[in-house]
Amino acid sequence: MSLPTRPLTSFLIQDILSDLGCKSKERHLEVQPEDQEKESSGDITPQTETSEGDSSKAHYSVETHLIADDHEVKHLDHVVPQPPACEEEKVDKQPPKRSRAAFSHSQVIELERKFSNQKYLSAPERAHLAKSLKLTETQVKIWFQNRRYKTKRKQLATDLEDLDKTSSLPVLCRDGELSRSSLMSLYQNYHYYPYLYYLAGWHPPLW
DNA sequence: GACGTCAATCAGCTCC
DNA sequence: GGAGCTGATTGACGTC
Repeated sequence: MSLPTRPLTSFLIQDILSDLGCKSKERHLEVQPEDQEKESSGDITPQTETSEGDSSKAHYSVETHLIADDHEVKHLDHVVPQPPACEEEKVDKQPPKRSRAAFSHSQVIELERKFSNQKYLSAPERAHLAKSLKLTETQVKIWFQNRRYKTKRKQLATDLEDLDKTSSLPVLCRDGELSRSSLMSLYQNYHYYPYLYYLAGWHPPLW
């Protein structure tokens, strides 16, 4: 697949954990065997893991470098040294720093392409896409979630602009209710397809 | 209870 | 330094 060329991007993702130390024993991330395998093979290690049998705040104590070009994403992971026990108290006082993965251009392109086809993914589709993009299912899920919300906000903003331009038109009916045509317009602009309906082959009767 | 959604918000990063 | 973008988090709610 030929993708638009883009300057090589390199970014650093660090999970700086404040609760390294004694308190971390209870839940701090151990790199799973399969993850170790991924690391050793240069595969992608998720910065956060939320869905695969884990709570929503798991962090990996690895430092991840992502070097993305048009066709592939390379990860250079290495284990961040754990702080000495004497520093645990200092670290423990600070709030945990949030990590933010930067998806590669090719990953975003593929996500956008998928999103343009369907706004909601079934679990198998999500798993397949995540695997093909070397992301976690949670990352794919969150991306689609954010993408839908972003689309909706933009659409609403656009609708408001249009409303301003055509403010002379009678959008509201008597008693302040939206006209049928206005409701239809809003409805068609907001493609809310609950995935369960999608899975069941259900489609809105309006289109 | 697990898992999904939306909505709002936080926070890291880039660009100006 | 502020604005904008965007990945991650949180909370409420719905479904099974």
